[in-house]
Amino acid sequence: MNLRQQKALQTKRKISKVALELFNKKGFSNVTVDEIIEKTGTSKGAFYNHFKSKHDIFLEKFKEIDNFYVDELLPKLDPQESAKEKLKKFFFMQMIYIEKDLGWDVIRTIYENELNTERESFFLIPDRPLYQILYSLCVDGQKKGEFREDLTPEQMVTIFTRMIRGILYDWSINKGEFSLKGEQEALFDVVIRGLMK
Amino acid sequence: MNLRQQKALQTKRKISKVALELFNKKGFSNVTVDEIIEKTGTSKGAFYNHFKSKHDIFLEKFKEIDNFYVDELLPKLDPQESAKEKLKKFFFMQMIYIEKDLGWDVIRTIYENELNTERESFFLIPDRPLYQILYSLCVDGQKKGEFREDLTPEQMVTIFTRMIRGILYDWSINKGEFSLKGEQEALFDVVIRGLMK
DNA sequence: TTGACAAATAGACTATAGTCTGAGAAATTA
DNA sequence: TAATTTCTCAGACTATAGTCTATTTGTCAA
Repeated sequence: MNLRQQKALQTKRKISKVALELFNKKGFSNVTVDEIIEKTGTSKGAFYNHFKSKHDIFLEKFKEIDNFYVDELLPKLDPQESAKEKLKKFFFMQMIYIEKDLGWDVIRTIYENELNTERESFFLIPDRPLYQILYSLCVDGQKKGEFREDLTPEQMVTIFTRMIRGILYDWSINKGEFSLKGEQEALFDVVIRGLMK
Repeated sequence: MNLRQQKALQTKRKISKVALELFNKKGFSNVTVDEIIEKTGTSKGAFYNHFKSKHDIFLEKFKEIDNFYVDELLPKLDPQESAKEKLKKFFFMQMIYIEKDLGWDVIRTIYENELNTERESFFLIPDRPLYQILYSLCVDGQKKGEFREDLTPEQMVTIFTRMIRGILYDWSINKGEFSLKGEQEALFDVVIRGLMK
């Protein structure tokens, strides 16, 4: 990495850091891009060179969630356990992470942004690690004879995905006012019951 | 209703009609408020006197959905049938209505708007007819001994609500590219299975 | 070393949702 | 009917996300 790239990265990091702090303190919609560039001593040009939009800063943070799944969460699952148990734990830890580390304003912002027609959706990238993990767990469950066989693993993943979308959306409009991990568990129990043999 | 109220209502209707036509033709985000007021020969003042926001026009249309549930949909349910069957039909008809009469852009816009912190959410009004209908169907199902009894009807309604949120959100980001009624049916079958005894 | 090139940035400018103020007309009151 | 209040609307104005163009500065090849 040469000097120019280093400087650019430094600018990007500075913007990202300050912006996330501000979002955290005041909420996403109460922070303006002008404020961010003023606080970082940069400019519109710098800002939009590094980020596609104001939302985009959050998206970068949100994308880390997939690293979290792969690096932190997956290794904690015991291969010996039933698929049901693994899925349960997976979702449970996911919710704790979202509740603690991300927070409802991040989720709200991401979910809002994904509804914008203009840009392509992050949620629709088919090879997101999240989907791959869920897929392999569903296949595992079918192999072990736990899950119904009249549904394809793809269909099951879709069902789980929509379950998560539903609860996170609901959590967002409720401004994080209910326990995500508790409510998710209740919903999961119902869905998994519907998917077992 | 006096003359002034009549005129005002006329203005409101004109704005609403033209706006919805434009949204329908060009998509919500490709229509500007300036265009609407120009086409209707009105003004910003008139527009924002009648609607809280550009989104709000859609919300009015969307609120009709609850009338639809009560007036059109509910009477078609045979009280003799099982609660499961009634719920299934209810959701089925709901999806057809949404798919045909509202369309994904309306849903997308509503769902996006509901994520705005500023205004109070329509989804969170606890006595929406939709929730009341679902509630009574869940109570019915428990009375008839079809459904689990370790969950309260409220909890079941919440689960159904999140199921719907999940699939409609997903449908929106997919720009209406999958069959709502088909996919909803598949999801419902899983969820109801998890709720039955 | 120098000149061409490309990347990064500054900041003016644009587009557009939404606010604010005032004016005129209708309703209400005396 | 005259005075007063209130509702509806017009349109100028504001706030803010995002675009565009010019400038600077580092890079690289000859």
